[in-house]
Amino acid sequence: MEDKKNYCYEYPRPSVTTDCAIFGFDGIDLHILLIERGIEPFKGQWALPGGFVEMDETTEECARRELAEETGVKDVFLEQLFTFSDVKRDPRGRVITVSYFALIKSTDFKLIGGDDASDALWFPINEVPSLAFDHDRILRVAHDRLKGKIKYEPIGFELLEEVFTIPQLQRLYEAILGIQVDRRNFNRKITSLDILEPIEDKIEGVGHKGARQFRFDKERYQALKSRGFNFEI
Amino acid sequence: MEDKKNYCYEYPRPSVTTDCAIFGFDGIDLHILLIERGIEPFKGQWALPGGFVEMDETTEECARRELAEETGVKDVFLEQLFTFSDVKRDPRGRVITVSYFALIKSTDFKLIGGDDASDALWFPINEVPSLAFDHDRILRVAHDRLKGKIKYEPIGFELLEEVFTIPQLQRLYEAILGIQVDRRNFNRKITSLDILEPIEDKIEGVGHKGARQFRFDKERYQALKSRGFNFEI
DNA sequence: GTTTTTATGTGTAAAATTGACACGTAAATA
DNA sequence: TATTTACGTGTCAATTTTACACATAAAAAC
Repeated sequence: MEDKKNYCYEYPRPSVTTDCAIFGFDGIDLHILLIERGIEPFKGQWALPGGFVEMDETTEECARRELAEETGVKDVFLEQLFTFSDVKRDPRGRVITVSYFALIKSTDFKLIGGDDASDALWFPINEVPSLAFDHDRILRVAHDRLKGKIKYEPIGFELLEEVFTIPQLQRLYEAILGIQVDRRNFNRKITSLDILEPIEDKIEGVGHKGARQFRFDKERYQALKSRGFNFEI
Repeated sequence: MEDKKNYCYEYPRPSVTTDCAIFGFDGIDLHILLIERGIEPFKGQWALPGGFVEMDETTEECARRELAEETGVKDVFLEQLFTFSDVKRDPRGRVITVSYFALIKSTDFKLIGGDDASDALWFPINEVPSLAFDHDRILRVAHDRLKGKIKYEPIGFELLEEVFTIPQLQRLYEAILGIQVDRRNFNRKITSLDILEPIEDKIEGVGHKGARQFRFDKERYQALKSRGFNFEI
């Protein structure tokens, strides 16, 4: 870069936006948060939430800002996904988008979307309509990344509540990966990671033996991670 | 995005560049290609090659163009790395960079850098000087990605010649990962992937038994990959 | 109050994979 | 012809994974 002769503020340049694939989990299905577009282009179609990057913020700050504006939620798991730069991806002009994917805790899941005031709505990942711009593609990349990532990094907790059970966690894995896993082997694997802190209470009133409850031990995870520990599942 | 009221061509916006971490292998050490800056800022310091994204090209096309301009090489392995957007990463103004990492075949390695006409030079990965801008950070991310990626995707071939031996491949893995691996176990693992096509000829004139030669069977790899085959090493 | 239903937690044996080696082989040189 | 060097194949113990059986607890049915 940088050696360009005609570098100046008048140099024609692309706009930069961020778009965010926001995942949520209702205990059964993996969901994605979509926004119904109120203006052209793609008016009336669903799209990933996003917006223009301001001059005084990083793309991550932009994504967090848009996410907070759209959902009211802060402190979520957020990770950069991919930068899409097709010349014609936006009919209005040259727009490069830095995409992110976010994981929303189950506690917040219920608070977002649904009310008539908001144009945001959760969609089960297998029932997503055709999206505006190239957002179909972005969502596919995001889902693939989530599927890949959950196999070697313990990020599933970010989609559950603070306290959860191992069967709940297993259902989440199955929803994300779209496959069935053996209950007993899953149990052994997940506990062998040694990052689950047991809670005294049990689940009650469910018509059968209640599952034990756990909390994700973030500090222990960080400690093990820095020692090069492997979290494959 | 898109719902911004003040969207127009006069809207103040960041510049977008691409920077490229170009890896090469001389048979012994992993190298990175650096450019000596001829102008301010950071004049005289070394930097990753890169340049501004034009209005009619994607960031990947931009990276390939810069790469061809800088090295003369086309058709290289190129993959998007990460987008860096710190507000102050470039002292001249707001510049967002989409970084890539490239793998150069050993055949081309020898042709690049070195001659006095070029300001490009190969540096062993362990002897890299302090770089301009935030390129130290970009390079670290690129190297980490390469280390991670080579463990579950057969991309090492992209750094060797068309025809290579398993011991050569092993030395590459050791150079990238910075560790020693057992010759016999490596042999077993790499051949079990079933993506090496044996060549009749052997290496000669080396003062000992010559190693068998192979070619990377790209079609077989694609076929196995689409069947969900795993290429962990 | 005993039995049934349902989902949870623990255990175990066979199969597959990995890690740490020994040995035999081929090409050039002494 | 013997020696040196590095390559290729084989083996066995240890570990991990896979596929299950069984015991347990809580609520509901009888």
